Amino acid sequence: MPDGGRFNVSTKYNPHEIEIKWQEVWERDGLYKVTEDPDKDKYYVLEMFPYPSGDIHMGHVRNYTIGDVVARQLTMTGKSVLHPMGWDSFGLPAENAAIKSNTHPATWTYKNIERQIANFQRMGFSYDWDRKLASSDVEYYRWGQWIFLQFWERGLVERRKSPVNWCPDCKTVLANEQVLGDGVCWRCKSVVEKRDLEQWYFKITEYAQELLDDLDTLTGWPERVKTMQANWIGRSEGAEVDFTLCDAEGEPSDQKITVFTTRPDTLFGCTFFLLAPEHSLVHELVHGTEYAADVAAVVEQAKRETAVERASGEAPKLGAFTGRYVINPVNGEKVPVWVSNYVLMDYGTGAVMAVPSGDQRDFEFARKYGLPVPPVVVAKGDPLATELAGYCDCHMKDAPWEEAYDGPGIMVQSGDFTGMQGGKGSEGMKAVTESLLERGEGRFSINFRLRDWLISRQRYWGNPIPAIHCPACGLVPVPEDQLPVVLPQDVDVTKGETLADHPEFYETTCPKCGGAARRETDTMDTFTCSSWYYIRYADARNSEAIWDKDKADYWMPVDQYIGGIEHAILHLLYSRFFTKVFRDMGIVEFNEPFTNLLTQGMVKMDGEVMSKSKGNVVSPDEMIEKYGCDALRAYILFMAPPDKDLEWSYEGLDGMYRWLGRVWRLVTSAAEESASGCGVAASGDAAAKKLHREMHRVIGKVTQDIAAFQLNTSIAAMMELTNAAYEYRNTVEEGSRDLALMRDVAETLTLLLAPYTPHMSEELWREVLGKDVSVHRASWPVFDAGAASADVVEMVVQVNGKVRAKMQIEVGVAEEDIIAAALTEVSDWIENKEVVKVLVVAGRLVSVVVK
RNA sequence: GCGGGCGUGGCGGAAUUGGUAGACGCGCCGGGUUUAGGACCCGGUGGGGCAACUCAUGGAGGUUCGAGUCCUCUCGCCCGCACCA
Repeated sequence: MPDGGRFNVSTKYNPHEIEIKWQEVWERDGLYKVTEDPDKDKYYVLEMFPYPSGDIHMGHVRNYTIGDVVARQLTMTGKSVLHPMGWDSFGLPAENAAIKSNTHPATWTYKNIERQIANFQRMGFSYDWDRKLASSDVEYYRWGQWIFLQFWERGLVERRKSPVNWCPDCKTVLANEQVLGDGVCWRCKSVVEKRDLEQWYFKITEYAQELLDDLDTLTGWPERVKTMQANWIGRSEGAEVDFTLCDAEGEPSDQKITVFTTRPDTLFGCTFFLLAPEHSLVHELVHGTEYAADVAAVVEQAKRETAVERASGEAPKLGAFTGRYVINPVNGEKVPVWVSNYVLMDYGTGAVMAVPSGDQRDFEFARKYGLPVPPVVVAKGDPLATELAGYCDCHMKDAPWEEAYDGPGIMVQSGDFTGMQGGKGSEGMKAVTESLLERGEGRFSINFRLRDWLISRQRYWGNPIPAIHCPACGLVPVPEDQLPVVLPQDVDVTKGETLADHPEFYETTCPKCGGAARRETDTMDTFTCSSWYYIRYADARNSEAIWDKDKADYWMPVDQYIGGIEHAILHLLYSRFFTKVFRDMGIVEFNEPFTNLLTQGMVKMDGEVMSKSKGNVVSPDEMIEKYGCDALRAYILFMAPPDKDLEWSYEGLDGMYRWLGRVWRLVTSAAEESASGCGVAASGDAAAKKLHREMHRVIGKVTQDIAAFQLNTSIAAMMELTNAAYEYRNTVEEGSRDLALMRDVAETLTLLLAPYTPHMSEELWREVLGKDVSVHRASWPVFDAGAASADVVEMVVQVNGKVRAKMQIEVGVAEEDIIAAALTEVSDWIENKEVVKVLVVAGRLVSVVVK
């Protein structure tokens, strides 16, 4: 007898056999194919598509299992569910791997994709494979080129020279978003350098305001992600102020330098003026003067500072006077122009009006170089507020302060504005800006930290930019009818070749004038490929258009998106930008691509993310071999809530397998007993009622938990139902068991488990319970609140907050009777004491307060 | 420095609006079944105490009949951002 115990089990739970069997059947039956069904509500579940880096790891298992459970459960509730899968298959690792293994990136990539498809199929994920896509397929990337041309037509593409991030290791430029906080490359973690290069940009800044504003509409997104995006966009309100260059005598020139400030109300406190070392005017201002050497030293020093030092704010503030001055437009004062390393070229205009009394950085600089610090905005309680009251001119040149004051306060020594309220967003700020506006020397302005998206990459394995450089016509887009620009296969990356080493690729003729011209040899950032794939799934095989609008309208937006927090800014911001442009192009009807976002936690080992380099990778294969994918799926969900990081441990997987075995035996024996009819239906007794109630409670709990992504507790609830069913069997004698109820419980458990353990459920449903149609086409059990509610509840009695007794109370008993019963229960505790108050919390407790 | 999150048994983790702290699982202990082991079934399992009880959610206060949950302070860990004018 293979199985002992009290059950007559004819077959043992044999996951491997049944999993493979059903995977083949589902594949043959096309179980997961979906089409637009106008009679059903649609639901689009999407997990971020993977990079084809080889075999799947536990992070993939977790991510895709979460999505699979949601997709399957929603299908059972009658929705038309889109659940596709594809690959983000362009990118640098393929080139690196190709160099290492002396193959071609395409060979490596497509071999890995095949491997991952097999992995995913073995995990039993319910993807509609007919919609499979890979971003390196020409059928896909041609539409990426089409998008580029559309963006160009709309003025959203620009090629320009500016200081850019260069990764020396990846040998390519990077977008700002791809440089991490400490100034390193997001992919290889090497320190990024600045280079002055001509590159292609997508003008995402045109949508900065909307990308910020619409964060408020994303009620289904984690606050954390929205905050990160808002910080990244970094909107500040303020003013542009024009300063006129003048000579040492204060004689104005016709040259102006504009600054951006959030505090125009402090203009009267501006005692010096700063240019970034990279500012284009620096050289011109000092060339041939006695100041040139000192300024050049600062410029050189700034260049030597690494991105890390400069970003950390730890580099000491250095400055040099240029010998030149500007005129402060509010009071005509002559202000010295300095160059300093703490002014950033890529924020605002690269020039700053320095107000040392109101800005800590300026304050430190002024103290270091002996520049005056006149107070202009003084806090209410500060003694200077009374001391300087009424002084419109500069009476005090140097505030006796240890640090700058940047809070709200009263304006002093500020001409006509003296006495007004100063501070961020204050009346003084508005008044000063309005007065500048009248004189044409300033204007209200909003500045964003967000920069345009640098999309060109000097690498081979990417989507070619469809542009042509013509000596006569300049930059010319590749005409739409000449798409796709096919990425040639005969480039040898093992020799370090790129498209720029491939004359057969770049030698071409100008589409405009027909003359000899050079094709662009940069490829696009892979994030351009991932910014629209989720819409392409709606119509993945379309060769006539990027997608059919009716199909996109039906499926989009994505109802539930699932992926890692590492894309909080990168992919998620870029995709929102693409979506808004598509909407303006009229090819989609929605504003935001992802209605609900779940950022699933990482799977770690010894406190660290699993990675090949750390050698702490756990492979799903051997666990599938031993326990089957159903046990693995259920286990990884049971270990922790989906959004929390998870420390991998094998302890417990055994227990999960054991539970599935318990369910297996329970369902099997219930099916056999109800079929053979042995035993008398004795419905209505207390034990049966209790089990029936528990079944309905669990239906409710599991349904609710899935909707809230509390998949760990939903599994716990199903375990409770299993335990309740076993308890019923163990306490009620054979012969008086309610076999119809047992069968009902067995079917319910099988249905509830179907999203989690699709193969075991299918085997039980069809082979054991004898159903004709797949469990995955069955209806999700309906929660009946009435059936779940008990007729007797346990209530506790507290005396002064401490539990002193428990009692069984029938539902519907009047409150005064409950109180009377409670007082009897705790009579020992309230003897000789005065009962001050009695509170009843319905169905839960009675609280007695005594003195 | 700023912003956000988290601290609950030996472990992973549960706890509607404040309402029986520790669900569920692992591990451990005991019992049954078994030639034995495994598997399976049943029971126990936060600390202290023979017990009635009592102490327990990082720490200290507070609000409340009642606090893991709310408030104040504090310690520790993690994650973002960081010279943004």
